[in-house]
Amino acid sequence: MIAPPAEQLRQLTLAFERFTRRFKVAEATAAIANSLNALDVQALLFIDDNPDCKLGDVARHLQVALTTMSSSIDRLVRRGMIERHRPETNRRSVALNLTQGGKDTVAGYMEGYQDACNAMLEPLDPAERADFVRLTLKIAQHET
Amino acid sequence: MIAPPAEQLRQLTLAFERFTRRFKVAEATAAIANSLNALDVQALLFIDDNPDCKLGDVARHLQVALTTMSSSIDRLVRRGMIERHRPETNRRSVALNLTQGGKDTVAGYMEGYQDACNAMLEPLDPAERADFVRLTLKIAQHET
DNA sequence: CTAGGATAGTACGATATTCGTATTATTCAA
DNA sequence: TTGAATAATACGAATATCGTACTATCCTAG
Repeated sequence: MIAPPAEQLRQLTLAFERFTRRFKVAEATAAIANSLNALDVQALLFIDDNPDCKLGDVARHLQVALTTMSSSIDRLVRRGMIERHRPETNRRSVALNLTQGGKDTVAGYMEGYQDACNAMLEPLDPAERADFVRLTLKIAQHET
Repeated sequence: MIAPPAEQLRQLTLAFERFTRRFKVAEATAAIANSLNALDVQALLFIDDNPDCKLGDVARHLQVALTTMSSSIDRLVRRGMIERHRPETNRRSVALNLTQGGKDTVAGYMEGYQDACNAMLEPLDPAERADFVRLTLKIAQHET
């Protein structure tokens, strides 16, 4: 791969730093509304993306101690947002899935994200929007 | 403004949800390396972006209680990353600025962001990269 | 086929963080 | 010039995070 020009990269970095900061604030607001903390929300979104994942997977992905994740999952179970169950294939682990309530909550977050994305598209004309979405998808689908 | 097609918006939302999750994880990793917590890092980035801002500005932007921000700023001052000073124009408030150490820390984060951005550009060819950066800047510069 | 080690998660207590209330200092305005 | 409004801090209660110790399950070498 040919490295992109340094200036291009610098500008992109600044822009994305702002984007993520905005998304994060939007997320924090929504978290407060649902009286969930930031970690719990991230866990919820990861489980939505990875059904039947194990507790350790979430902990590793979110870079927190296993015990911290265990507490987080406790809270989410207590709030009726996710379900634990022991898979027969490996009864040491717990598989995690969203309940309907959890799905509804995720949908609420996604709506917030959607509003933010909509605002992003605003300054672009229709052709530019199509381009931007196409390139974004190309990046997103290129799994790391 | 004409609303973008629903499907376009949905796809963009999913892609950006993943982006921000990745950035957040990268940030958490860097935060742990500097033994700072998530809030402190966000505060640092905001102050970098808004020199001489007031403590209340940061609290409002990051949607946390004023006392929480006060604690966060305490920690950052103790770690020698920012400086408080009372502006003569309004001696109730405190103006916040990064020290050299704080600037270095921010630069470290930006480097992490830059790596993540670089990885994003990887699946695109040079023409697409130029397009993507151009459109991203157009969005970022359209201040909300 | 079973004993020892490895893996997956939980219980519990220590430390740190967040937040609400009360307080101090400063500014504004009637 | 006094009272209300603004800006931040002090302090204590509630909560979150994390490390250590523990339980349960799985794997594998003898």
